[in-house]
Amino acid sequence: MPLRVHNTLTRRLEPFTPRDPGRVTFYTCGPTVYDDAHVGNFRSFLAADLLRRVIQSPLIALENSPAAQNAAAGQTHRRVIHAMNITDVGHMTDDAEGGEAGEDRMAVAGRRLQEAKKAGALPPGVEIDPRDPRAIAAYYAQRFLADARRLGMLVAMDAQREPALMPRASEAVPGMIRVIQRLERAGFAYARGEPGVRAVYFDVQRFAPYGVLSGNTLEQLRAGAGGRVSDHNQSQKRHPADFLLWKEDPRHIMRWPSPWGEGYPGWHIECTVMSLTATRGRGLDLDALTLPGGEPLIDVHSGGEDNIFPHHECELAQSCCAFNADPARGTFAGLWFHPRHLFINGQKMSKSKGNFFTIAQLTERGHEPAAIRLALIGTHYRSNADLTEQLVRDCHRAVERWRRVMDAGAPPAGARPEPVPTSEPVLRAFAAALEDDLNIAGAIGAVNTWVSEIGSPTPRHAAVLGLIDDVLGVLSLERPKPQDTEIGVFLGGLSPDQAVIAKLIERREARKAKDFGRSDQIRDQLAAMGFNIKDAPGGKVEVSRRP
RNA sequence: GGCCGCGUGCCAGAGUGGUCUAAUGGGGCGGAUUGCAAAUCCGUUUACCGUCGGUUCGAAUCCGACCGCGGCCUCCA
Repeated sequence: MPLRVHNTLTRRLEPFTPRDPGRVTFYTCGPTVYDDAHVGNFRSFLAADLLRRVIQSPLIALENSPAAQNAAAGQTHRRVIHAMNITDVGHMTDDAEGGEAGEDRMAVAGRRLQEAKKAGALPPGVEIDPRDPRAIAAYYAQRFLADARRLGMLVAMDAQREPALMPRASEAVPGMIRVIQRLERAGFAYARGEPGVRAVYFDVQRFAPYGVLSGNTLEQLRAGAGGRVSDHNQSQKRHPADFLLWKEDPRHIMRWPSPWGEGYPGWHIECTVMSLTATRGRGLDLDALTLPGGEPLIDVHSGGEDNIFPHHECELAQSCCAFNADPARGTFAGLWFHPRHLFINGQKMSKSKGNFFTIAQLTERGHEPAAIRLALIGTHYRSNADLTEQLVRDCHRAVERWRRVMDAGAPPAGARPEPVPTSEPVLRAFAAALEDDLNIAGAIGAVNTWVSEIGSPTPRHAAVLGLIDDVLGVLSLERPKPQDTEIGVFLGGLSPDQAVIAKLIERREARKAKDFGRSDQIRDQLAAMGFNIKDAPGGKVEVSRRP
C-alpha cells in the first residue's frame, strides 16, 4: 500500500503524491532563535525528519513511485529538497494579529543575555554583544544547529553543504517586500496610516477560502477577535482578521527600508518567500511566478500544530493570492503536515509553567542522542507524546539491543553495504506500518519481533537493519565515547572522576579480600553520588550516570 | 463557541470487519548467569477491547446514543 498521510487541509488520510517523485519539495517552519530550542520543538522537527526519511526511503512506495526492488543502506531512493527556515526577525511578545504591539523578542533575549553575562552565567568562551540582535540570533541559531545534527535531522546536515536550505528570515526581507508589492498591486493588500506609522494589511475578504486550513470562518474570527488587538489598529482594518504584512517603525530594533517606510515584515510573509526560494532554486522570479491551475507550489509543508492558525492559514492565503492565477483553487502545499505537541511527565509544556527541557539538559542527565531521538519519534505524530525519563531509558535499551545486531553483523571496514531485496519480510512489515500514516509504533514492533528472532547476527542482518535505520535514524548517530581508565570505563559522555576512581579501587581491594559487605557499601555510596556501576569482564567497572 | 482527536492488560501502545484464544516495549513472577548486583538470555503472567443499542453469518474494528478524557483556536513546535 503506497504511503498515505493525514492532510490537515482536507482532514483526511490521503495518498502522498508529489508532483515530481524524483524531486520532492518539503518545507518545515523552523525555530525562532531568541532562546534555546526545547525538546518539544525537536519533537515536531523530528516528526518532519521522519516523514522526509520515509519519503526518500527505497522501502517505501508512493502512489506515483514504487518502492525499490533491492536496496543498500545509505542509498536514497528519491531526492527530497527539504528546507527549514530560521526565524530571526518579526516576533513580538504579544498581539496575535501580527506584531503590531509589544516588545520584539530579540530585544527581550538581549536583555536576558545581558543579565546572564553580568552574572557570569554564559557558557565559557561565549562572547556576544547583547545589544546586537543579529549576534543574538546567530548565537542561538548555532546552538540549535548543533542539537539538530546531534539528533540526526537531515535538513541540518544538508544545510552544512547547502546553506540555502536553512534560510534566515532577516536575509529574505527584500523578497518579502516584492511579494507584498505584488499583493498590493493585485488588490489583495492595502496600506493604512500616516507616514511614520504605516501598516500594510492582507485583505482576507479577497480570499474566499480563508479558513480552509484551520476550519475557521471569517464570521467566527470576527467574533473571537475582540480584546487581542488594539482598538486603534483594529479600526483601520477592513476586517478584524486582516493580518499585517509590513509595519513601519523607524525606531524598531530590526528594520529595513521599504516602499512603506523603514520597518519590519509581518509574521507570515517570511515563509511564503523562503519556502519557495529555498526549494525552487536560484532561477525563481518572485515577480513572475504564476501558476495557472492552482497546483501546489511545494509538496509538503510542516510545522507544529500551533502553526495551523493563524500562521499557516495566513501563509496559504497570501501565497495563493500572490502566485495563483485563480487563488481560490490553490492550496500552496500538497500536504499540510502538523505534528502535535509534546508533553513532559503528563503535563503540557509551556513557557509559563517553565517545564521544558533542552537537549543539553537531557544529555547532561546521562541520556544519549540516539535514545532521545527514538523517544521523540516513537509516538505517533498526531498524538500528544509524553516524554518521561523512563521512556528515554526504555528507548536506550532498545537502541542497545539493535546495536548488538548492527555491531555483530558489521561487514569488514571499507566493504560496500550489501544490497538486500526490499521484499524481506521484516522490511515489508516495517514499510507497511510507516506507509499507513507513519505508524511508527507498528514499525518498531515489527523490528523488535524480528530482532528477537535473530540468533547470531550476520552481515545480512546488519544490512537489513541499516535500511531500517536509514528511516529511524538512531543507530547512525554519534554515541558518546567511553572513557577508559585502568579500572573504570566511563560511559555516556562521563569524564573520569578522581573521587569515583578512588572508590572503585577501594572496592576492588575489598572484593579481592572477599569483603563483600564493604564492596556493596561502596556501590551504595557511588549511587548516592549519582553513579551506577556494573562489573565488566576483565575486572573493569563500567560507570554511568544515574538518570 | 469553532475545529480535531481519544477511551485496548499493571503502564505505554499497535491492531480499523473473520488468521484477535489482540503486536511490541516496560513492569511483575520463575529460572540461567553473577559473591551480590547490573546487563544479557530463557520461560511465564495479565485484556471478553468506556457503556448501551444497532448493522452483519461474523465487530475492538462500521453506525447511533450516552458517559469520560484531551488537544488546537493565546506566547509557544
